[in-house]
Amino acid sequence: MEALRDRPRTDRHRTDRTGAATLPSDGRAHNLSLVRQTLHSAGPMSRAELSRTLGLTRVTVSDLVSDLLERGHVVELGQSDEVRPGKPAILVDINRQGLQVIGMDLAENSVLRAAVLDLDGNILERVERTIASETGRDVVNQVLGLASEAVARATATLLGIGVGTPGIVNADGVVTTAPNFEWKDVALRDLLQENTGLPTLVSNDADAAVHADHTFGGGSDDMVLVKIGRGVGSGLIVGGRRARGAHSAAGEIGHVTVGTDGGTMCKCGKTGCLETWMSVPSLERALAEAAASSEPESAADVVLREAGERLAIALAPVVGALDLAEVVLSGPRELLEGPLLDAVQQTLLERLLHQDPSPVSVRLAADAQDIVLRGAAVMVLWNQLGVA
Amino acid sequence: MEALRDRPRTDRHRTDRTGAATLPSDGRAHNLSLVRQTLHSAGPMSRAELSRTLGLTRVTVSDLVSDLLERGHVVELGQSDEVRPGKPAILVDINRQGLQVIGMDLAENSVLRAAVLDLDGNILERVERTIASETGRDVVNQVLGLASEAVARATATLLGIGVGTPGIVNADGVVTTAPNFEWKDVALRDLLQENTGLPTLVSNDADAAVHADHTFGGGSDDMVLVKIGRGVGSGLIVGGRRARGAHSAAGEIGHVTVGTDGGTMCKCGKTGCLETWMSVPSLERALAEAAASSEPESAADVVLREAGERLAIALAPVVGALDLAEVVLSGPRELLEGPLLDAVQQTLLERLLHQDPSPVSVRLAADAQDIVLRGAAVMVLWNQLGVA
DNA sequence: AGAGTTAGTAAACTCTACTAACAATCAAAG
DNA sequence: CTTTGATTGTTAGTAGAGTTTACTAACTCT
Repeated sequence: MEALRDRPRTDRHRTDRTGAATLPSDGRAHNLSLVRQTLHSAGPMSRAELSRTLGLTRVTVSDLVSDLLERGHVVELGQSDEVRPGKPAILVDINRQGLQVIGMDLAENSVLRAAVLDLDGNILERVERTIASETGRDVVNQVLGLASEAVARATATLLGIGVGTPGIVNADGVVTTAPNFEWKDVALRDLLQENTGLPTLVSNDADAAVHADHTFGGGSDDMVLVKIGRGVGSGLIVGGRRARGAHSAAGEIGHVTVGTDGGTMCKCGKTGCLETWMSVPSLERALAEAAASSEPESAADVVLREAGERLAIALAPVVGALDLAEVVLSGPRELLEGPLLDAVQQTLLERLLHQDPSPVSVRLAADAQDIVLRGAAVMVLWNQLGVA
Repeated sequence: MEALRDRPRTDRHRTDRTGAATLPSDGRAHNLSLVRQTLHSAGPMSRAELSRTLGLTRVTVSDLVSDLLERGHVVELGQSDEVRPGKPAILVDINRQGLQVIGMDLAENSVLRAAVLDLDGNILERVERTIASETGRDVVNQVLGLASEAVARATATLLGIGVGTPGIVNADGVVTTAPNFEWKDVALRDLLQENTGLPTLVSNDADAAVHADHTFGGGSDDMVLVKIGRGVGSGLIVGGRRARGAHSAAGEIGHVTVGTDGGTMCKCGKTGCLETWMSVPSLERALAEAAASSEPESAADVVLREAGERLAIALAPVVGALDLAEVVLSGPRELLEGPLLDAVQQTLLERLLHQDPSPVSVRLAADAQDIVLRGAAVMVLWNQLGVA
């Protein structure tokens, strides 16, 4: 009788639904996610404990768990060795050994990266492809090949593929524009899905990164992550959900004008864009100039502090308007740590209504190299398991 | 048998729930809301039409509608006079005649306002109280009295009370700080609820306003409304939901520093706050000075343009980061319309990555006088009927 | 008048979660 | 060492929600 439960729903005339009416099975799916989520974040526990945590009866939880056992999402770990009266509990946990995820990071300079990750976001295997000056369809082919390679490296059931890519990505996983690759309306999600047969999710790289930090890092439900690389991008979590934007372009802050006192010319045609102050190439150029000056050390310090100030000037209205609790920077640690980070923090406080304790904390992202890979994995976990 | 359905749920041991498990009845409640919502926005239709719109079967919709008929939320309007084959349809509509809402606006200068509104946001009755220099508990008592007066004016079943107040309001309807009234942690929602016996919702005035504009105005799911009055506040809709912020202080942009070139001293102690440029008192002061100059007309123009520019400088990073589709200004039309609005629009485009067509539209809110009253009503409709 | 179409309802079935009751298994008290 | 109490997990039966199937009612068109 349990076996009947997995059969696909009768899709009927239910194709042209506009409103999202709730069926009993939707509630069931939600409760299954809650079980997975609880186990994923709180670790192994008994059915009875799950029942108390979720507010569902033991009977219902038992049924949910047996369903998840069949699907391979959770496993029994044997009796708890806790000593107390009563029948000993059987611990169940999310199937940490038997499930894996592919994460991909297409936003690095001249290299496409992929990895096999476990459910806790640990990287188990890495695969890479260097790309020289390929663009367009050539890059797509490299991505598809790399994905297949990564899939072959998995040692357990794969839940799906997550991708963080430069450019603007719509809700259907279509990369509408990615100047670096000269992509225009590339249906990356569908291509990967057809190629690998696995559920796939595609987001902007900074959006993936903020998912990673939101899940494994601080975990505030109102935060921004600014990713500093070739350009400057960001991902925002507002009220616990990622902001997508009206045109799927939320987080695109690289070409917002900062301040009211000019600045250098940007390749986009405007002056004073955030990217002209903050991108890695811009910073390195400015630091090289500073190194040639009479007082190289203090000159470098000024460069970094000014960059931090500029970022804070752009962020202050965002932090204020959204009442964000955290500002996280992700990028080359040697550039961001120290004067730049300090300047961001200080300038941000100066420009916001002063309060004690400070309503916003500023820090670096842990593990910046792999943050996109892990964020991409989080996207899959969230989508497939409702976990994170 | 239908009568049994309304009995309260068996609350059981379900008090210490942490996770929000879904019960079948939650799904039912959601579907009931969908019916109300569809009727509210699309107008009268038959059960069969509802069925097609929602993707539920006619049988289920019939059951939902009969439930709503019993509760008085919808009414039958008689046969549709459409001519076509088949049994004539019986139109049902949300009970526009038999349901009303109280809206309150505490953010006006020296006057507390309340109104009885219908489900379409039309104002049916108004009540006001002028306040001189009352603060603290005195104002609370005035509010409670005013609410009772408004309740007495209602001519149909009241769904609840919505309030837009200055200050910061947390999710429990507690006004944590409201300097104008010298309020600190005033549990306004609970006080009103106890006093009137009606479900009550309290939000910041700008947040209420953005609800009104989101529902009755443009309706973009990614927008900001800036309310210019004694101070400057804002409300944001991100992905269709109102941004609350980590400390319930989202939208508080009055004291964000704007630009990098100083500005006048603000009462908060900083220089260059948005309020020093944009609030009604600041603008009127600057316009008075302009009037005394040699070329009064062009001087006034400069004042207004500069204010608009400053607002756009502060908004540009927010619009860019959130990819907002609409910026709406609400306040005295004679100040905002013309040069100020034009300057906001122009400066915003200059400071964002140029695109065609422009991704963001800038406009004035319709009906600025009553926008908080209507927004407060929307909050109740949303909360009680799931409508808007 | 007959055929075809559409609206609304009734009965029976499925799925979900609930209550009630029970067997298994342990610790602690007597 | 037995009894008592506590706790876990399962079985059996029930109520709610939505579905399928089948029906009646009421209209247009030929």
